[in-house]
Amino acid sequence: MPQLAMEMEATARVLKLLGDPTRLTILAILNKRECCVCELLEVFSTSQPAISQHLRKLKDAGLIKEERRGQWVYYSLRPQSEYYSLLQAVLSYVPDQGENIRKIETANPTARCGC
Amino acid sequence: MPQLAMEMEATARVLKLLGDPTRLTILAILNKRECCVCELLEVFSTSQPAISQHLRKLKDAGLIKEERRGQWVYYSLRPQSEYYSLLQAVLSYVPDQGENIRKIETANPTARCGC
DNA sequence: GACTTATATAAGTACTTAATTATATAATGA
DNA sequence: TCATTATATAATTAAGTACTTATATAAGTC
Repeated sequence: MPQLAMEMEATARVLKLLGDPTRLTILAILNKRECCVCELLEVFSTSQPAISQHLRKLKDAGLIKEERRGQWVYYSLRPQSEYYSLLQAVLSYVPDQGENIRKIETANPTARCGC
Repeated sequence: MPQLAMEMEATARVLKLLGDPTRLTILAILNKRECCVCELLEVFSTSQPAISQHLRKLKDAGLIKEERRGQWVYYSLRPQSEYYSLLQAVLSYVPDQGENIRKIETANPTARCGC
């Protein structure tokens, strides 16, 4: 298989990952701020395992990275990715995430109690 | 459902269409020149119905248009598409199609005989 | 009109995907 | 250590997808 065909397939693979509304929204949010899983959960009406599975796919593709901090695992974009600039280009066409960010910060799920 | 969520889903739907190597390559080729089905067929190692089905999906999404000329149906990008600029942005990250264009023009499938 | 070429559609199928529920692992704190 | 919270993984399942083969439609040619 010629090199170009391989690159085409790899590019298509990344675009297919972006072609899911949940993943695309996750990426758009992470482009504004890192988030842990329980923060992302505030945004979607789906289960925690579903979010974890989406995050795993994005991580396996090298688009995001994770960092554990105590009981939380924070996810953020990986600017080192070969596809970071493609990702940024695509995200510039995606609706603003202000509303979802606000939802996260209002719920503030990492600050249970603190009385 | 909020408007933004709908836009996000529509955008993801387009990206999912781009997330297939055959369709992505078709779009990259059509970005260089219009083609009929039998020309595209020269590029891929798949059946004619498979190509027609990909073209139909792209047409249903408004990304391409068709125009019959005699026995051939020519497909081309549809610059009026709401997603044309997203498409162009993505295509700028896709491998050059010079090789495939050359393959089409060498095979020249619309010029059977002509002796 | 019969034959050929180009393309589309239909039906069937193998594979993939994204969800769910159940459970495992990991960290925290009483 | 036990209970709780956060997250990941496993197993299952329903739905979606991209192909195949067979056939239909449409145009061109003799």
